[in-house]
Amino acid sequence: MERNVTIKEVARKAGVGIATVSRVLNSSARVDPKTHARVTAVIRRLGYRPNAQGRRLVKRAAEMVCFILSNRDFVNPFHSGILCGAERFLAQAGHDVVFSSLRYSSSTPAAQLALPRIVTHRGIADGFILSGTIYPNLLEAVDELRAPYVLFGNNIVGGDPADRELRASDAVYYEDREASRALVELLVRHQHRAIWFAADLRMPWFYRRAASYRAVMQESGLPVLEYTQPYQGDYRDYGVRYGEEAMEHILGSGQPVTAVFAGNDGIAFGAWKALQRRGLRVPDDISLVGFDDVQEARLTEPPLTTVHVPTEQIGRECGQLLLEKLKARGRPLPSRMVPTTVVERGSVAAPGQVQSPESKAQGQAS
Amino acid sequence: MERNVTIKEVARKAGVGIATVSRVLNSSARVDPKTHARVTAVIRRLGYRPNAQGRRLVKRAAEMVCFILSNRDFVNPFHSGILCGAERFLAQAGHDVVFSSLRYSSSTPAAQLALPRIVTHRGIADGFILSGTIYPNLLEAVDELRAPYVLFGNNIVGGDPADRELRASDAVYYEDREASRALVELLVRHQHRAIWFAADLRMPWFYRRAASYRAVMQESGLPVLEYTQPYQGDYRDYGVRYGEEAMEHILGSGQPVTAVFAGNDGIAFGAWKALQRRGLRVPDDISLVGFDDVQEARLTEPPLTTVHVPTEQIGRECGQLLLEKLKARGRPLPSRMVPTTVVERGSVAAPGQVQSPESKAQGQAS
DNA sequence: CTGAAAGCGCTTACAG
DNA sequence: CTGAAAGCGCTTACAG
Repeated sequence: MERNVTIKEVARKAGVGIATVSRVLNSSARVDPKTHARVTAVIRRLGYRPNAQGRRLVKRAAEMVCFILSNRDFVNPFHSGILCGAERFLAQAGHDVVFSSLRYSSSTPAAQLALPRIVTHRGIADGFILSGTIYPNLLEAVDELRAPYVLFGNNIVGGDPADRELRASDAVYYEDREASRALVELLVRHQHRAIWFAADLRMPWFYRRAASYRAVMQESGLPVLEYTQPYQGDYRDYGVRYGEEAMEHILGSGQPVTAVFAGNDGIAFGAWKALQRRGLRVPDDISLVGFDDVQEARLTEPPLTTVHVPTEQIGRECGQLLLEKLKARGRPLPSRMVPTTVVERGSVAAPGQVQSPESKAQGQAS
Repeated sequence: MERNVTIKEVARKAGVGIATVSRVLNSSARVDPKTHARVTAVIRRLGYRPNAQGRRLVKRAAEMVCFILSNRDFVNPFHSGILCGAERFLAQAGHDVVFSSLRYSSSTPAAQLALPRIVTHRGIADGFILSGTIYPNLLEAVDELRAPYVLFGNNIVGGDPADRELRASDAVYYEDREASRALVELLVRHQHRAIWFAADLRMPWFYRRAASYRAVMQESGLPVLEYTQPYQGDYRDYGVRYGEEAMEHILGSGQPVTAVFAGNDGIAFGAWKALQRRGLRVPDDISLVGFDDVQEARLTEPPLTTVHVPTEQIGRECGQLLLEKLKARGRPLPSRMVPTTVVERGSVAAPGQVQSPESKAQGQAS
């Protein structure tokens, strides 16, 4: 087994030319039904599998695109969601999609970055979607390639986050700032005055959320209260550890606190754990909001008020933009912004207000 | 931009033959340093990206393998773990790895299955790992291909699970039966006599767990108590809904119950939710064990006693087996079994025994 | 150390 | 409807 049956051999055994076999394979032209049957039979009998290399070489296209997740595990539910969305869209548009992961250090000079062949070489994939954590060196290396690609933009990291402008072209973003404003305004509307923000501001997505938080606090004449220590932990816990540290710090700071805006749901869960350890309840003692709306956000008791980020839709937009990019022959395409929505659940109440016992009876195992 | 710079053009501009450019590209033979520098400069200046098609055609190998996840989302943490393990191993062994998802119906005849080009065609990937839910029709279609592949075997579905033997070749399994025995024996050791099992037995992995459960119960002279309704829900909730239904049924059955062996952790979490809704506590009122050791199993209060399945290691073994398979030129290779371990946490106690208040103070948000 | 040439397995005008 | 031939972009003996 595993012999290399080629189109030539099929042609010989079927008593036809290789062109005819090719036509049968691609149903590209009318072939006499009898000939067709004969060729098909030989293909089956020989277990012939066409070599895509040959076709691709002639076609000058791989008819395949790649989704690249950099410095993140596939287990990350956020990026997995984007990935699924892109895959569905592109598959349904008739493209083979393939995923690849990429690990790199932000300090390696762009020229030294060891990128996988699927992006450095022509012909394996026609274009790619870049997702995950994207540092400037990666961006530079990828631009050097002059290959068609689009970006999931929210996770571009590096440089001063305050200066970071959204890329005007070839990127898909989800809306960050307005949703964060709405979240803080929700807290203010519930009479909270001692509202903390907790997240590592070196991450631009957290920075943008913090900026909205500060703006609302200042407009409302409230004090800015932040825990913004650099995050050392493993991203795999999605910030849970960070949230614990943050809450410990806040409770031990001697400053007032009635509500916490956690930079993402993981941080919120961590903060929640710290509260529980102290015997404090959400939202009775402290209100808590997160960001992302991961699956677990519905499972806590009470469920978490947070911002829903439609990851699948982000993926679809990435796929769509890439397809356009492939046709655009290198012309830059305008970036896109996917809207997000605040979803109010049970983790916010006015300070001092107590929840009805009924809603407490809900399940919360994991 | 995006012009197709070829090796020929580089050669011409550098005033050398294409063979020399190829040598520079692959550092395959000694090249005069001066020539080397000249060629490198031209490559950079032209932004030349080698076309992998050409190389692959000559090499008769893609130097790339594919991990295929069938009928599962990448968001599934279990399969993501396997995937990460395979990726790490293969990448470190110098192979490009790429992932592909595959959706199919178990009722489509094998011959009609629309498999992606990456498996049907030669030359895109040299071999693949098949994971996810695998029905007989897929297996048949894939065997037809006579392409080098290995299988993650635990999720092969279809036919009578009671008759299903583990594949003797080209598959990686994790240990199921002994771990399940140990789990039930643990419950028995804690003096439980009314021990239920809950899972859909059409899934062979659940069937194997149930078989071990029955064996231990019979050996111990205890009654077999099972909830085994077919599962209609979405696999994305990993069985949580099923667990709720199961627990409702059990509690409403009028039969005794002091412990439940849930087919997996998701089912355990669902059962737990149902218990909480009734105001019942784990393990004070009912002991609960799961299977898989998903991340959330550590986060419940108390954390869940379950069986740890080392998904990353399973992935590594799959990668390793595939590499051997590639060398084996079609010869079948013996299957492998990855060991699992029962991890005792806090969700089991003797019937009626109450937990210390201290362990209750642990966090459980999320 | 280097180049001309053959050949990898296809597709596609072109001619019949 | 069909076949012989050119050519896609590489690598690799072979000869120098």
